[in-house]
Amino acid sequence: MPKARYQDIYNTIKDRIEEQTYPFGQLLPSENELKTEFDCSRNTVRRAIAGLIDIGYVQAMQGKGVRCIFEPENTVSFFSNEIETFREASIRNHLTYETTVVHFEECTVDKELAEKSGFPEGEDVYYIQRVHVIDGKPLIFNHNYFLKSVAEGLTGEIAGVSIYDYLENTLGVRIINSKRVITVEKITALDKKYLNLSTRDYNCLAVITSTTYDGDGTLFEYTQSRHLPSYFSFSTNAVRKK
Amino acid sequence: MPKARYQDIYNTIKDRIEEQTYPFGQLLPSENELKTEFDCSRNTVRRAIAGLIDIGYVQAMQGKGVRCIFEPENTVSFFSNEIETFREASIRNHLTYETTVVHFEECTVDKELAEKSGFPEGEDVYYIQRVHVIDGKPLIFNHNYFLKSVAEGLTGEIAGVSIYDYLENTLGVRIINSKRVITVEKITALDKKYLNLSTRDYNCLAVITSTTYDGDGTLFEYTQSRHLPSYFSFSTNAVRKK
DNA sequence: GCCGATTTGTCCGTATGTATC
DNA sequence: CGATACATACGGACAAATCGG
Repeated sequence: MPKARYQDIYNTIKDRIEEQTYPFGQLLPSENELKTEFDCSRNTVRRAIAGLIDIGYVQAMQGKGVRCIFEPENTVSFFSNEIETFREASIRNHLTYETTVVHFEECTVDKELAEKSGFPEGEDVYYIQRVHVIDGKPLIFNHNYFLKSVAEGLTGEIAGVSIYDYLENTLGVRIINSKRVITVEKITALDKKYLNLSTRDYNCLAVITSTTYDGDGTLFEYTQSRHLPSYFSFSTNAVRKK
Repeated sequence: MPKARYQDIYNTIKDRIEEQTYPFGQLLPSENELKTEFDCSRNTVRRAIAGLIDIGYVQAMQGKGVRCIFEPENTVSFFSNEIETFREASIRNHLTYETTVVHFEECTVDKELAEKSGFPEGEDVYYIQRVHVIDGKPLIFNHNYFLKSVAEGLTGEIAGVSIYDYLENTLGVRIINSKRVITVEKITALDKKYLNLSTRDYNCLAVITSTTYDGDGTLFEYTQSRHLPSYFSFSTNAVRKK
């Protein structure tokens, strides 16, 4: 729900790029032209463009202009710089999706979990295991831990739909940022069970471990998202610092 | 080489965070205090902080302050949002490193390479295979393709030191941005040969495929960087859009 | 090669809004 | 309610790179 002006402009230009109104390789209108079109200051246009640079949609070239380097993808891209729910990502990629909760438990943070997650020892958490099924194929196996004091009232049913919807829209939790680390790990028995893996196939998975903070600065989520390699891809854009 | 004021401030604060002058969990001085300390406008401070948010070092909480969420890592982190050379990353992680060029060739872009890289068919490129050795262990196997018209004069010797140094400091190429896709792929015979892999171990690698553009907007590099899973980790920070 | 117009990059000061305490 | 702190936005100024005449 963009409220800020620059977010609206960002989204408008982003849509135009995706629809190829601004085609690959060509220059966008100059900042001055965009500023006239959107009737705002040049700074506001620049903020919108900065966002598009972050996601690798355009590149800015001093003295020349801003060039579109977005190409419509044929592969499934699941993550970018934004925090996106599984549902949002599936919709963006035009895929059917389904989530199955295979485990739901309330438990207390022990030393081991505290160590790897950063949760304080002794806190109560919800521990959920979910399988995400895309186009009929089980592709992702998730271990989710949510701090009970923040995610109060979470149930297996809610987890089957969308936990973030519940947190944001029902509980009013404001999600700020999520630190993510991507690694490759050996397959476990649980992975084998829920992702239908044969032994002759890949013996490891792409794992995204994320720790997420709310508006109070409280770490309230620790998640391990284990992805089948053949369908995993993670895109980022890097910029050379001057 | 930061020339911009906000980059200096960014680096100064970044150093303080890494040295834990601003410790994990605590608030940084307010923007107004920092603006006084660095004797600049609040906007400039904000740009520096925005950069620290991007790399997941801090989180900004409206009405409260900016909180440090950086924890010194024990694992080797190789990439963030910045374009970094292998040498720069090794130094940042306090590791000994070495690069071996195992193949160097000049060739022409055929249909297949054009397809996957985005290079125009028929262009001349340098094709290099390199092994990166860290702390005595061969961890990364790279396939690099550089457009000859941009990287003119590249040799195997240069590739053994630093290609980016040559491009930036000798040829004056200005590197802008690099689109990266992370996937997990099966091991090939070449991987096995150069990374000393036993068959009972991982049967796949973490692969970073990057396409890099220069200041003219020319795609001049296509690289596949194949990483041993046990030493691979890629960190990013995601922000929830409003 | 120079000059001026265009375009992006950096920076400042100020004003107002919103959230926290 | 007021003080503090971050968020958004505007307008102006100058620098640096590019391009065409």
